[in-house]
Amino acid sequence: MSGNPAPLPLSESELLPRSFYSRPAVKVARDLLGKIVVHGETAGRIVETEAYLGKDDLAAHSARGITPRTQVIFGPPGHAYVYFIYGMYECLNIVCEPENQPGCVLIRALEPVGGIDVMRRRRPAAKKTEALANGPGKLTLAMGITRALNGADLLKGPLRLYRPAAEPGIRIRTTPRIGISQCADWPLRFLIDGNRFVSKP
DNA sequence: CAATAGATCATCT
DNA sequence: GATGATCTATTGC
Repeated sequence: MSGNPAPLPLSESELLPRSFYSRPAVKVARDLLGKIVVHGETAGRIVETEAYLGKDDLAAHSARGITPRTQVIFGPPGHAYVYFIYGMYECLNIVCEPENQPGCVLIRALEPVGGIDVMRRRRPAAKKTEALANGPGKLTLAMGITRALNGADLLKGPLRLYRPAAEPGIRIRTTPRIGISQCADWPLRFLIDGNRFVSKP
């Protein structure tokens, strides 16, 4: 019974409640900035997110309805959607919106705050701490997040999200999303302005 | 610095 | 059979 040691001063922190996730994806994406992701020995502060919406958002995996892959996006909020991309990488999303309504948030970059030595071992290509988790594929490698966590409940499972005890004031910048061709100009990417750990400034 | 090729496979047409 | 919510190494200015 020692599966998930909390590496942080998380004692004062709160686990994000289901109601946090049961809201529009755009709001959740903005509000996730500054929150803490914990998995195993590693922890990271979310510094960059992207919102993926319901049926009008053709860039979203859920745009063409429920498939084996996309069913968790239509499920209850507060679960992980982890998918495999480019034959090589995995990306972590947070399912939001009420059940049966599609919508999720892609976590694009983390500021490492715990288990940094473990992250370095998993990411030998990263020469600087800034590069450990400054991209959707990099952060899943650094934190050991795989498709095995697809559908995991963020309130009960091995992967959890916390509101830190003290949230410093941040300035949020909004830009178009990265790496998509459809709806490419929609302003649905959010990042902490001036943070060194975002994927692209 | 910027641009680009190559890796590599689940998913959906 | 083509595509993709990416990353790294390499090449070229």
